Amino acid sequence: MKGDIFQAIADPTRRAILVLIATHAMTPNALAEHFDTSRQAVSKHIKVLADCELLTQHKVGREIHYYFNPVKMKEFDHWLEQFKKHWEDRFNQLDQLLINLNSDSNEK
Amino acid sequence: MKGDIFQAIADPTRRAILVLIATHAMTPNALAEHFDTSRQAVSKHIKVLADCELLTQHKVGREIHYYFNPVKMKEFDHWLEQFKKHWEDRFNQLDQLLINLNSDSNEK
DNA sequence: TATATTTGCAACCATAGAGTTGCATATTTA
DNA sequence: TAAATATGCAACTCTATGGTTGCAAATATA
Repeated sequence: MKGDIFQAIADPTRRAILVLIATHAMTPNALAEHFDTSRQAVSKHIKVLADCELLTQHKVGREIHYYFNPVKMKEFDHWLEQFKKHWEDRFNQLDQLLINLNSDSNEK
Repeated sequence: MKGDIFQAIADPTRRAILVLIATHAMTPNALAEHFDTSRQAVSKHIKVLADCELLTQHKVGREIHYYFNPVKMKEFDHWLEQFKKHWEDRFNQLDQLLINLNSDSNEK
């Protein structure tokens, strides 16, 4: 499942990395200081995020600056859209009402 | 990481289950017919989804109907919001422009 | 009541993945 | 040029997880 954005987001450390980098671009070393794991572990997380294009890189001398790539994150939003009608429109309240009525008359 | 909604969504089979159940409530048996894995495997996926409250259950005789719970899915949308400004507002275009200018003058 | 159906739980196995350490490469600095 | 710094890659370990099979419990049906 290499390159799968859902898999990439699943890890809490990677989510924290995304939040940090979205705030402003950073190098792996600077990033690693925010966590209590090794630099290599953080680098592996960065690689996962870069593989699915959630990060873009930009080399400056011996440093590599990683940037947040919003384009890929939009895929998430797109996937979520198919569920949004379930909590946004008025039919949802009706559905929930019917479910609750059923539950009340048929408790486990 | 039991009960972690991000972890739950990470598996492609579980995402498919969510889409099916969001369309209409189903029993584990009916659900398992849509996949080429065993019923027990599907049941374990259901358990993961139910543990983090993405599904609610409703017993009817010996059958259990599983329903999609939109409330929990909203947590996702909430998490995404912190990134939305990166692709929604006009500053994003400016950021990208600056990144691209840097990249052009400093290729790897 | 005896049998079939639906489901959950437990034990087991194989693989993926997150962490570590060690090392090689590229670049900056003394 | 030699040393220090920033980074990536490879090998290894340990645990989490997705899959399987077998079985028990609850409910429906003959």
